[in-house]
Amino acid sequence: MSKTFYITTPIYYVNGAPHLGHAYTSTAADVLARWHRLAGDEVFFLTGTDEHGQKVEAAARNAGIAPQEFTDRVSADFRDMAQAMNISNDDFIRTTEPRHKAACQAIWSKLQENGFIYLGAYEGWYAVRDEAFYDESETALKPDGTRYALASGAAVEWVVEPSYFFKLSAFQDRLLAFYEENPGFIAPAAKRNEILSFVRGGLNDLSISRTSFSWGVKVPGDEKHVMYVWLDALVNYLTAIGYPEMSGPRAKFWPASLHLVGKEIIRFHAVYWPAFLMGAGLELPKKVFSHGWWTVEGEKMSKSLGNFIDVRPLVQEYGLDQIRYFILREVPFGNDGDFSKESLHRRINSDLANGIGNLSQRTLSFIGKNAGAAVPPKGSLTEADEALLAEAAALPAKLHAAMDKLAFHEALDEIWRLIRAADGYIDSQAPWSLRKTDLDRMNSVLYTLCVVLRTLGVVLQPFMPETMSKLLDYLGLDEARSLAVLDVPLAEGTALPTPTGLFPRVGV
RNA sequence: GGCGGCGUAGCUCAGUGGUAGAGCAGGGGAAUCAUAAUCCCUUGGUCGGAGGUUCAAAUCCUUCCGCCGCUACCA
Repeated sequence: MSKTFYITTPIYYVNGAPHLGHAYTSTAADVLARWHRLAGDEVFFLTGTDEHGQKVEAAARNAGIAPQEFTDRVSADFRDMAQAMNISNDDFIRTTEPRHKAACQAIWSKLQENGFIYLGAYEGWYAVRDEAFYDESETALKPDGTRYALASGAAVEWVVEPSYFFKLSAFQDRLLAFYEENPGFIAPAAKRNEILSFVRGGLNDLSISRTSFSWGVKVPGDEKHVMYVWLDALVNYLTAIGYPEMSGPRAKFWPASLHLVGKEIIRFHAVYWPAFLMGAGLELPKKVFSHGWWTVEGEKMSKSLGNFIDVRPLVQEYGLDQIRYFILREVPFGNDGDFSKESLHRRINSDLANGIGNLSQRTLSFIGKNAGAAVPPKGSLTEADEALLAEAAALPAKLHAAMDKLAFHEALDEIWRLIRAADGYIDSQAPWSLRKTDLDRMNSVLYTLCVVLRTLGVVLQPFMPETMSKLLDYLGLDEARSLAVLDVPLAEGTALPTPTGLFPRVGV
């Protein structure tokens, strides 16, 4: 009986174009999804786009097109990015879909029925020009006594707007108890501390509807209101598994195993979302993990600098798997990191071309030229062979441990230890000398190396699916390529194709 | 202002009481199967500063300096 694993990315807000940050979240989620599939789990991997709200409405107006047409375009661009990154999502949800609106309205009704929604008034400094509320700290007084928004300079006025509220304040104790009982719910630990201190500081009820714009999900029974975008957005995780129908084919995936999010939205996922779910009487997700941000060549990506990186040209220039590898290897997951050409080149050349690429090429081309282009006979193994094979056999367990805590960089580091060990092994065994003195021994060495390469190829598939598929082809493996195949003896005598380099070096 | 995190080799980081580590980068050597890739050896650190606890501190405590995050509030 296989375990289920439900992983999500945030749904991306279609206010702007997809960039490195989105690709990062999606790639990390993809690696986990692929890893769990490899381990035999039943995986449901969800991503999508968040398409409602005032900003989208305004962006569409600026573009001179209807909001739906606007979101169709941008959503398609996100899908294109996912495809370019080889993201293996099982569904792509859009909040403008009927299934999602139905789910939002259903959970709203449930929360209302349970007594957690009431009608009140949202008050604040409102800038008509910006169509936005500002906190008083974000505003200042002009000499003539009028108040304006610091960010935009637009005049603001005190506005009272009717709004529905969610009784978030009622959940403080329940949330704290939940965090206490589930210490792994928020990760990394630093983020957990922040959330704990935020919740301990007291929770205000949350305004969850607006009447100032209409591009959103209508509040059931009061269509002047549309739902606050975050309630709308978070519910997508339920929509996709069929909510409110909890007996469909995907219902078994609830509660979600992991919500992967950027650090800027951890609070929504670690506070508001659990509270909504508690209010609706639903189970809470197992874990929310907040990852860091990328700077580019040392500078923060920002609208003012206009330096958002689109990964698609990078994939064109360097290769897909090279980019996937880099973003997961370069930075401890959870930390911020810097994306620079220099470090990208170093990773590609040192780790990929000189590492796994060279190891496979020197082994496979040697077999092609000197061992009949087939998996050599195993023969009898020496201590050195057994030692290397033992190291390979120990790898999956180490990787499970690292992947369970989302330590991609650690997982890759473990894999590279084996690569270095294998390179050392070749040098010490010197099959090029054995070729002249002891063919049986040479074959055993090459066989051992094939087994190690199979291990490497299999466990690296989640990170670099295209290239590792190529490597496993070179090893003559059939379509059975999950972790389980590592327990099956490698078939001797399988004919092997002529290999080519997996990762070309890049210029410095 | 409150809470929290970080500061260890040129770079990125691991190491939470018992002789300072890894990868990359640098230097030397070996090998020649391989994308001149690989292997071995090696240079390099007063573990941010000061003080304290301890037989013993990168690790615990105090304080100072620097960087960062969350949060509150005020003129």
